[in-house]
Amino acid sequence: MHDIKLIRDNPALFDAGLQKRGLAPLSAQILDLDQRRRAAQTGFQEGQARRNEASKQIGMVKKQGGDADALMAEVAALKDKLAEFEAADKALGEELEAILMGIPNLPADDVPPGEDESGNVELRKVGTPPVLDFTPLEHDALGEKLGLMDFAAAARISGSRFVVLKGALARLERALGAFMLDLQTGQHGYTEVNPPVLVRDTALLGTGQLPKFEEDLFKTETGHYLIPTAEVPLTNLVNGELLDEAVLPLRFTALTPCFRSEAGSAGKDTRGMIRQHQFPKVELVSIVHPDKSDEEHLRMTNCAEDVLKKLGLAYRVIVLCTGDMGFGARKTYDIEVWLPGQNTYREISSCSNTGDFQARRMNARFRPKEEKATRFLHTLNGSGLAVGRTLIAVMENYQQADGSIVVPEMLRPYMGGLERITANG
RNA sequence: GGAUGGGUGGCCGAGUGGUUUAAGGCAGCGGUCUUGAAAACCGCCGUGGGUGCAAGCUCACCGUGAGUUCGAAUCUCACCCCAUCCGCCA
Repeated sequence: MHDIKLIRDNPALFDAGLQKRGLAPLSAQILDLDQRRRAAQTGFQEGQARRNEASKQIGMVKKQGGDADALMAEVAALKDKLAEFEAADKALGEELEAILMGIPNLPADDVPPGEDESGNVELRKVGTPPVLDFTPLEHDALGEKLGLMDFAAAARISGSRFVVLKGALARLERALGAFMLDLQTGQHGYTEVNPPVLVRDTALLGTGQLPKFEEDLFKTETGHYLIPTAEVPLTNLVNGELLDEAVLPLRFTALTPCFRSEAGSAGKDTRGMIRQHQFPKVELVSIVHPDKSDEEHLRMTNCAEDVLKKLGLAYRVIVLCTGDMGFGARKTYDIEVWLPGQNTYREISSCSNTGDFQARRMNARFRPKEEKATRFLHTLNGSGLAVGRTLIAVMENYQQADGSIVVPEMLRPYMGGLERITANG
């Protein structure tokens, strides 16, 4: 949500930000609404002031047994006018709020301009893709050949975009989740959280998935939504709070299943485990002082990268251009892992700084030391990492000519010492 | 699913129609005292909007929304949320 004061003070800057996002200017419409609403509000408040004053006098006159008819008539006459102002104030206020809630965050100054993903900029490549002396398979072919990945059974049970993992592959996924959590909590200072995966609409409004992207979500008959990412419950841990500055920064991590309807992505990644309705993910969320969010953004990205380094997977880091960023982000780094089977880099993490955008929507503030006014917090979120896609990456990068998969060093303690996954293992 | 009790500032909590300008306490901030600290004492201290260079002035906010009334934290209705008990259940 945007600060109406900033739009008032600098409408041109606001529109320029929208333009970077490929959106038409809105400041004129917003400021017109804002001005009309404030006029209604002022009229309403002036009327109330007079009414309260008269009411006070009526009370005093009556107490002394006098005649308050003239005053009561004045208040009665004021009433219609008051109701009109109030209705206008409310209607205009709601209209304004609806518009503001639907506008995405503005890009940070240093975000490269661009219309779509072709405008993204690669920052660095890390690690070396494995040199294989055979034609590598994609993860789904590998998994089915091993007899440990069953898309047909998943389809019978749940339909398309689901998978059943078995045996060593099921365990490998569990191992990856545990390894990532241990790393983020043990070495990077994140606090492990086990949050609800069913949430209210207010939580999704706070992080920005609602009201615009309801079609991407699964909704229950009770009115709850399944979380599309643990960013939602983790960030909302501070909704409505007024924190002491001394508790900052807060760093949370959680391993949860994530649920996405994938509406609008028909025909995209239909095969394999790349794009599922349900997938596990380790999420990182930081709640920080506004002066520290840029620094925290780099730190968080490093925390995500560290998982890939420790697993010996090659990857690259890109910064998303203005046209490719998500709704709530002011700047986003994507991490893409090398997949030999697909012979390309694929997204495995996305780390965003939302500035105070979500904090405003959630009303999450802190009290700065020795300052009277409260301020909105800054929130950041990133995957550390998407566990399902990491499983794919491990399979494709550690595959052998015979179709077996070598278990990366770091994961062996989580696999009971297993060094290699073989057929039906 | 059934029953009951609740929702007041950062936190606790008083307040059943009109000097409420939401008491009091805790926490916090400033000060006195002290070698220093603690204690004690004194003072300040909710959020948001409008207006104004500012000081200030003013309005709203007691879960949300409607209503009654000249006047609502207080009375009425609906809804939301929380808690406890019973039932069912992992």
